[in-house]
Amino acid sequence: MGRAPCCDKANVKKGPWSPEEDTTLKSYIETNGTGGNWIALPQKIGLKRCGKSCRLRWLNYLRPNIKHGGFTEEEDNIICSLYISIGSRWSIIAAQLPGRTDNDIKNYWNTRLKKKLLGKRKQSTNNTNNNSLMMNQKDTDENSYSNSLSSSALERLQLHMQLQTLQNPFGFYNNNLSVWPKLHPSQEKMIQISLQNSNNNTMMQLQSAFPSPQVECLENISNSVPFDASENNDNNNNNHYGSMDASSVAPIRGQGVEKSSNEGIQRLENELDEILNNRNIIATTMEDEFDCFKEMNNNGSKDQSLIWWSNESGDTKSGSSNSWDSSTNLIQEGIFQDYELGYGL
DNA sequence: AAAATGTGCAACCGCCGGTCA
DNA sequence: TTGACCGGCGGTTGCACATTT
Repeated sequence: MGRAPCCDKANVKKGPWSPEEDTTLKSYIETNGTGGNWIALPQKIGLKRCGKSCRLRWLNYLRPNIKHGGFTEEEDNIICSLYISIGSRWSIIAAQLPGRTDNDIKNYWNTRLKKKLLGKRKQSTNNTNNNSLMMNQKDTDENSYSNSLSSSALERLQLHMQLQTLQNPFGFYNNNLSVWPKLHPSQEKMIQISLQNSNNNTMMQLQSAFPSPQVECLENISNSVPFDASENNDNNNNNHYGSMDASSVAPIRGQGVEKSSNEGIQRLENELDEILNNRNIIATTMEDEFDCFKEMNNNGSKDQSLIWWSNESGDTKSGSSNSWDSSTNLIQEGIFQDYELGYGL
C-alpha cells in the first residue's frame, strides 16, 4: 500500500507560479516565517498549492540572496570537484556555493557542465573513427560498459581520467604522481577498507590497470597500516563540516545508497571490478576524448580548472594531503566524512 | 517561413530519514 | 516500539524558448 499523498492533489494548483502567488508567499514568510509547517502554510495564506510546492518555490526562487545563472569558473571548479568526489549530492554541493540552490546546480550540471566535460565524447569519437569497423565494435563495447556502470560512477571515472589526460595527454598510465588527482586521506581510507575486505588480488589488479605511484602507495598503506575506525569518531566530534548547512550533512539517503558497510564495500568492489574489466575499452577511447578538454583549456583556464587537483607548491612527494584548495579544506573533510558515513565506513 | 530539434530551467514526483505522540 | 506526519533530497518531466535544417 502506497503512502498517503501530502496534500489533496485534486484541489491544488500545479505548474508555474503567478506573480500574485509569489507575492503572497514571499510577504507571508518574510513577515511570519514558515511557521514550522509547510504543509499547513498554503491553507493559512489562501494559496491552492501543495506545501511542498511552496517550500520549493521559496527555497529555489523567492528566498533572499538567490543567484540565478552566471556561474563563475571558480564555481564550475567547485561543482566538478565535489561531483567527482561525492557524486550527485546537490544539497551538499550547494552548501559550498552561497546563493546557489541544489536545483540550480543540478540543472546546471545536467545541461551544461557535464556536456562541457563529457559531451563531446561521442562527436569526437565519430570524427576520428568514421570508417572503422573496429571502432564500431568499440562503441558497442563502450555502450555496454556505460550501461553496466552507474552513470554517476561512470561520469566521475571519466572526469577523473579526463582531468588526468588534460595534464598529460601523452601518457594515460604513466608514473608521474603529480598527474594523478590526489586522493583525500578519507578517500584513500575508503579504498583501503574496500580492498581489505576483498581478496588480495584486487590491489594488484588496480595497480595493473592504473599503474601509478598513488595506487602503489595505497597498496603499501593497505599492507602496513591498519585502519583505525576511531579516527572517524574524532572527526565527527570536531565539526569538520565547516560552514555546511546542518541539514546537508544528514546521512546519505535515497536511491542507490547502501545501508550497511558490507553493501557499500560490495558496491565499491563491484564498480572497481567493472572498471578493471573494461580498462582496455576505456584506454582506447580516451584518445578520442582529447578535444573534450580544449574548451576547458581556452582562455588560460587550464590552470584554474585544475588547481584543485594539483599541488600548487609543486611538491609531488605527498600523495594525499595537499590536494584540496585551502579555502575549502575543512569543508572537504566534512564532506568525505559524510561520504564515509554514507558508505557505512 | 515553417518544422524539427536542442536547450535551459522550473516544478513535480516519489522515496527516505527524523521526529513525535 | 510503532506508525503517521513532515521536511528534505535526487531524479525526472514538461514546457517555453532558441537554434538548426
